[in-house]
Amino acid sequence: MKFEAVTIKDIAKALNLSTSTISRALRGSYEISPETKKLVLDYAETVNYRPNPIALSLKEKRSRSIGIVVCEIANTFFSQIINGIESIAYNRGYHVIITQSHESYEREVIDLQYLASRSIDGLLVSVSSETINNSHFQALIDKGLPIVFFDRAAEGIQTHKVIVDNFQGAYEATNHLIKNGYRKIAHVTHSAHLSLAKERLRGYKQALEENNIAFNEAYVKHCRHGVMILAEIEEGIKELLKLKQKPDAIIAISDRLTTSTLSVLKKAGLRVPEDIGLVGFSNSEIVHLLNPSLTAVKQPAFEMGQLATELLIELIESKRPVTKFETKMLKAELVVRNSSVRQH
Amino acid sequence: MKFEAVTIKDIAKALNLSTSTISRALRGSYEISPETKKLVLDYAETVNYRPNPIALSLKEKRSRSIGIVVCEIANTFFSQIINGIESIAYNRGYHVIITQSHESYEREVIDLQYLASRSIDGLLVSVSSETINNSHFQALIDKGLPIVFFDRAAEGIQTHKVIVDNFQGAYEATNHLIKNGYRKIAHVTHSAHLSLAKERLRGYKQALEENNIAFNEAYVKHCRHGVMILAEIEEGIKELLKLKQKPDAIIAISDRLTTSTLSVLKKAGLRVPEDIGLVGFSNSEIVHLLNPSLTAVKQPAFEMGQLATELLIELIESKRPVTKFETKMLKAELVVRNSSVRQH
DNA sequence: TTTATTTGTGCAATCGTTCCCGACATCGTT
DNA sequence: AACGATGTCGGGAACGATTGCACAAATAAA
Repeated sequence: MKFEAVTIKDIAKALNLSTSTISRALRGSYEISPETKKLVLDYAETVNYRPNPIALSLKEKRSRSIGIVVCEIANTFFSQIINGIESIAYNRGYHVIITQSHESYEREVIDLQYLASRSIDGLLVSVSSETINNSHFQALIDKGLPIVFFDRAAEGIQTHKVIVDNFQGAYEATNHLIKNGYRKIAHVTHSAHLSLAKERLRGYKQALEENNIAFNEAYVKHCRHGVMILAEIEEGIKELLKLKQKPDAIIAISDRLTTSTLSVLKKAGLRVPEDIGLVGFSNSEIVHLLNPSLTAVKQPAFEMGQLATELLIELIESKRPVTKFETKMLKAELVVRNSSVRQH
Repeated sequence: MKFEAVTIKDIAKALNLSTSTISRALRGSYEISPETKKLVLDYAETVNYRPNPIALSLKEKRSRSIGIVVCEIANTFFSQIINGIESIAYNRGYHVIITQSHESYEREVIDLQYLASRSIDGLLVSVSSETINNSHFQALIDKGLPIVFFDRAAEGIQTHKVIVDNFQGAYEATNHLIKNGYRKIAHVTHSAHLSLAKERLRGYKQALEENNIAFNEAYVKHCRHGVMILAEIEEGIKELLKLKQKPDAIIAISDRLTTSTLSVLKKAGLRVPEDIGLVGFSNSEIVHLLNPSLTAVKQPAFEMGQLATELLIELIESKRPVTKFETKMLKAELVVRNSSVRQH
């Protein structure tokens, strides 16, 4: 089965005109007589003519679409970002092609290659947690494809980036735990080479230091396979709980790590926040309904998507090559609920 | 900035061959000598040649991409479905373009038009809750564009549909509440013309009837603007609670309705399940962490996406027009937790 | 009336790829 | 030696749309 659409040729044949005339009439060119114009426009209307975007893309070397590479869609945080992206892209006449890396470097490279070959006009990327080498991004940029990173930015690549103030978020979260009497605070995080993870670790350390609490390497758990494997998280938490100096609180660095941690703690029979405090990062809209309700850093996901898209479209539509890039840093908000506050 | 890719012409020029020869060599045609073939292949490799999918689409009148129309991405249920869609599409060499209707009929029509004009090969649709008229779908099908509906199917349209056994899900949920001693069970649902809503209402009624409980129209609350407006849900629940015969349990019909309902109940100071029982439909992965943990019908979202995509690709790739369509019905699973079980 | 200008329209190239032909060389067969 | 068969390759049209240029007709100016 083929889907046959009306083309400019069909109209030309039907009206006994040339395709050029039709094309010009449709775009309202001044050099077409009003009568002809009306004739064409009316006919196009009745047959419900739509220009073929594929043909246009081929000719104009732009597809008015932008590609997204994200680790997974089925995650509140990222789907909110995508929502933000879509809201801007839609208004500016762009469409959006989403691909998922599933936290795999290999898949990320494939996605990138596909999108690049598809003559998308630009790329919005949040790098996979497995990615160490960034040359695949650089290669694309060198070829002139605009890329904007969001949330997880690739280090050492010169382009626009929109990130959350990761340092601040982790700093505030840790500080909050300390203020609430917790001292032995563990840090459950991603793989160490994610700049996001580095920053959050830095915020955590800074808060400890300012409160004269010694940093303890054993309290940091990296979940290398990033969030995709529940068992890994479970293992990490269990190791923490087996420590002689058992932590009295945990700060978890992402959506999935947070809920998984809570899940494991409850399964282990620990009461939160009495036995152990918990602060997470989460954009879920139901964390206030959890038991206990979750103290969490909420990131401006929607806004981040919007901002990244605006920057990207700016890059795409700029006449001359852009050489000055900026890194926008959005503030995250710590929402205090029950999981981190011991009742006295 | 333009992104310049290597074309078949560039190769032809560099190797002093014609484009036809290059094209054939690349596709491994038998009429090209092994030496030439190797020459071309090697060169293509070094310059990292990728065929331009846009040009291919134009020529072959297919784009190897499928369009999705869904009410929103930022919803666990739908993002799980999309995940399922993507997993199949990816393996079959298709790519996916996602659009959101935001539960708006108007936006749905626009999305459809855009996707159709983009020479996508087929469409995967879950209709918006606002949609009453289905002629826009029929028009596309009549033109030969394959459509498969998932979750929310348009009534009266002859095509493949993949849905959940909505009757069964609601029936079991209601039955479960009755078995646990609840009698005055309210039903919080979508707009009435969604076939999904009709079926779930039917399941609810059936369970009541089999248990000799009279159906009470006042217990059914339609949230017409579908889920997008929290205030509407809040209003509905409040009306229920003002009734003389106040319901002692609620069954909520979708993800967002369920969590919103729980939220409103808690805000109203009602204890769940002691004061009022609650069963919902939800695919969130953290409902077991809620307070109370939520009894919910979990739908096979991922599988639904997979199945719908397989059916669609089958339609797309079938040589002759398909006239026999099927409606696959997947079983949903009621997971009993605390929100519906009174402690004695 | 002749020339210049304007107005309306068509031709053909272009984008990257495929594929139907046709061209030609090298065989083997009669 | 003449022919067809086969193997290799190139020319060019086609997909749908845009656009510079050419050109005809109509009008205005000389």
